[in-house]
Amino acid sequence: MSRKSDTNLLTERSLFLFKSLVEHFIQDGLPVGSRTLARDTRLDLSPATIRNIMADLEDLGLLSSPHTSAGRVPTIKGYRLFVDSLLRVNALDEGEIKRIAREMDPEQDVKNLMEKTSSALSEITRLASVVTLPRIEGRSLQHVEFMSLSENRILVILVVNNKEIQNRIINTARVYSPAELQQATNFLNEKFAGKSLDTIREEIVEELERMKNNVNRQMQMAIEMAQKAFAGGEHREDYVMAGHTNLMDVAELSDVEKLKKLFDSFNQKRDILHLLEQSIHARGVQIFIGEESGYEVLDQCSIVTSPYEVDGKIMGVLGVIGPTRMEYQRVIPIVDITAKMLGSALNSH
Amino acid sequence: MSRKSDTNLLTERSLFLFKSLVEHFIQDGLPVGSRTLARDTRLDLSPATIRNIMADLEDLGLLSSPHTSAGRVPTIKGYRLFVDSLLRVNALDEGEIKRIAREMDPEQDVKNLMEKTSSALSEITRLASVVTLPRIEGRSLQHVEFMSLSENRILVILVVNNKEIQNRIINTARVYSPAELQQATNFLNEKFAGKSLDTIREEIVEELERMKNNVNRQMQMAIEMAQKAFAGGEHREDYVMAGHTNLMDVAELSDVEKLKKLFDSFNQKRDILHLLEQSIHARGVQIFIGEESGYEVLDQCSIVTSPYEVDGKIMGVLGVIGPTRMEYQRVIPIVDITAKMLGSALNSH
DNA sequence: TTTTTGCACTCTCATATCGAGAGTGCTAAA
DNA sequence: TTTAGCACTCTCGATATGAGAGTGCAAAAA
Repeated sequence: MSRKSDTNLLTERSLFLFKSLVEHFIQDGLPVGSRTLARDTRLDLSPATIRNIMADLEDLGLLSSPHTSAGRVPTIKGYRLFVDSLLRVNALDEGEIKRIAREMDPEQDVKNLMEKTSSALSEITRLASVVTLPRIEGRSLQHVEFMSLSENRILVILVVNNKEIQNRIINTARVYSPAELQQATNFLNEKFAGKSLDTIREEIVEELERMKNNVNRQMQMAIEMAQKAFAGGEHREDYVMAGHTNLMDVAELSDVEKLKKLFDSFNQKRDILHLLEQSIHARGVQIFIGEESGYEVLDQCSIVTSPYEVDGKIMGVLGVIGPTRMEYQRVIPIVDITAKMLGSALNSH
Repeated sequence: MSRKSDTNLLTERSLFLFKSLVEHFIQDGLPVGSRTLARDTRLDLSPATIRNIMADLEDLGLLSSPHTSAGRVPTIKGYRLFVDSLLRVNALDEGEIKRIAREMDPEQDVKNLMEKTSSALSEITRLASVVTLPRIEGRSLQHVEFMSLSENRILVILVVNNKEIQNRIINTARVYSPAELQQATNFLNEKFAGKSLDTIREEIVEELERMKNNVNRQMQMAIEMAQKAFAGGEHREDYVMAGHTNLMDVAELSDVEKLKKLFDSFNQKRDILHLLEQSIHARGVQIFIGEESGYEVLDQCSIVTSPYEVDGKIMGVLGVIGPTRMEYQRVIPIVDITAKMLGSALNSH
């Protein structure tokens, strides 16, 4: 190692070789040997030389061999180097962009938009995809409406940011007349329309306080209803997924046990959600490779995420989940553009 | 065969033996041999005798052996006989009923109710479950409301049967004032509330016809909007599923290829939907065993379904999907009761 | 006539053996 | 510094082998 290493290990040549090896491995998933590399590389070197270089790369922790007499595969650290410094991202296929754009009809309702986006993303990448629903916090109320369903059940309709419609049903202690509901509707719209839900909740608390001395029955009633209508619950953090089954094709996960664990964690959502949260504050594409994610089930997987934003505010995250040996150069730009397009689809109107 | 068969094949004893064999096989999935059966049966017979009987049952097409020297397994025909005539259904576990009841809070919105039901069903049976959304046809409109979202986009809120809320967004050629919307809302509620959606659509067509000569602008406008609001689209037939991953534990499906095909067909929904439709007109629990379903992917699977109804009208179907060797005696009553409970949950209010 | 015993036969499954092939690391030569 | 040569290691597929389970059939027993 010593002297030799210092002059040799990080040469352009060895990096080039490393890159070729990773690309090879990504393509067909088989450990790559010196012969293969010697043959398919414009460098005119004998397998023996390449073996030397590969040994050096292994010392650096970038490669490892599954067993003595197999070729080499990239380690997590190797992938990291690859995606951070070596990767040249593909130009995007026009057709694919069009394809995504087509699904993103901004006329549809938000949940639907997310589902369409997710399934487009998974079909194009041929991997599993995930899209978190946009955070409702910080979004502004456009309109609220009460509608009587039966004796003491009232339907509340919240229109948020022009696009998203939420229905909630609240139970009331007494029966309200249509006129009363109408009054409450008018009052609350006048008072709260245009404000963010956060603000509204705060103001409701203040009003409740002030109310103690107030005698206006109408207002009192309206605020009480508002309290129920806007109460906690909220769109709890959630996401939609698509294309699970794409993962069943990848050889690394061909073990049913492993797959089941993975799918189960998708259903439970907790771990995945936590992971996505980490990337919500990063700007641009972020990549978790294998164990880096910190979740055992994702051992053999990489996750490529990007937050999507509206008016410069991050509203959520989307991404794809696939084997560590996914085609990063293809997937990364797709995730990137999809996030941007989703942001602007949410933005229009 | 001849004479011997006639007197021997369908004796009580052979049926008892057959039943024991099926139960054994359902329990541990291994072909059942004569020794095992001789040991575990109160009949005091030697393995040889049992072999004779099994040979007869095989001639009848009720059993088959995977290979010369394995025990016997039930054929499709065998399962059919078993579930139709031999099965003694388990008494229901109180806890399980309570469990289902707990999930079925009739306060929640319909989609939610279906999802809860489905996941309860899959967790209790430890199989995959499916619940179709209730058909909207034949249900009656309680209330309709228009709300302006932006220049020429209007949110339509339909409350159907007190429980289900539908949001739709329609695009209009020109801008409508809030007053106009209010008028339309009032007009349509007066005219249509309480009628079934089918009827409403019919009446809209009639009105459009009559309209040609009519000069009342208000009405004309309202009807035009109604046309868009109630147009086709509809809740297209759809279902929710839960517990896919339970199927990954069953040995018969341990092949990833097969599983993928199965899951894909769940996602495409077409085949499954078609299958469920067949059972929507049956009353009570229905069972499709293996190939009987007519779909190749369901080769190794059985489906136990039951329609659920409100006021004697069938609204949808629910069921579970599992291996042919599922515990029918446990699953059947669960599916049955769940369907009934779902019906009454939909009914309340 | 029905049941059982005895036995030869078949098939699977787990295990061991073997050789080919791929790939390595090291040493010595170019 | 690179290459050639070579011994070595490990996997993988093919083949053999034997134990175990279970069968079917014929003849004896009930």
